[in-house]
Amino acid sequence: MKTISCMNIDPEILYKFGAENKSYNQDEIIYREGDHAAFYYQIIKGKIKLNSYNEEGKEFIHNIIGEKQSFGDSLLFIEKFYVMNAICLTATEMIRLPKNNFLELLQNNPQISLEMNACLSQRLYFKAIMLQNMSSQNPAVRLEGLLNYLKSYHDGDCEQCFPVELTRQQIANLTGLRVETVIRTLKKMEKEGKLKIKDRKILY
DNA sequence: TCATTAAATGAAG
DNA sequence: CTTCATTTAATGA
Repeated sequence: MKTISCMNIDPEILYKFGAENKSYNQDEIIYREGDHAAFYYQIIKGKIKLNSYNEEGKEFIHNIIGEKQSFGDSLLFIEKFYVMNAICLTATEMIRLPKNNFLELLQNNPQISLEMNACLSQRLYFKAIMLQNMSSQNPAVRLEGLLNYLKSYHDGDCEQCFPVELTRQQIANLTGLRVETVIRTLKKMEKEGKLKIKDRKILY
């Protein structure tokens, strides 16, 4: 199964339309909840997370985005404000293209525009899948839902050799579970043969 | 080696 | 399932 790289535009084209490189330090905030959406971002190197905090101050991670992927783009087509924060998990290098330039790029490149549609469509699809799984009371279902999502996003497929590059705490924040529950459930799933754990790394 | 951070466990609610 | 306390492992200065 080939997954759509979502969204990865040739940097040359981005530069042609006025994109610039921008680097961030670890933990640096790229944008905050409530900010006006003004840029298309594409990661060259590093990882970022999209999160928000609930009323009790507990973090919920909506997504973690890595190299050759874009973010902040789903709101570029409408006049809205971000509903989550974008924060660097590692030092990150990325390309940033102003909203209007991005729209212009799409107008001039129908094929990229189409890919953008496919990209947004795919995100919608997985959001739906995740929503179903995450609404389950069973922690194993939530974990499996997340793992399937991560695995499908990452290309390359072999049984139980997809390494999950997340800490258990991050997994907990992505599923709305507690770390201890994540740890215990993962071990249970390992016993059931649903995944493997090698040197604390999760292989799914 | 010391300090920090992640992972794992046990007990109780 | 969560919370709290404690222990063990891993990482880095």
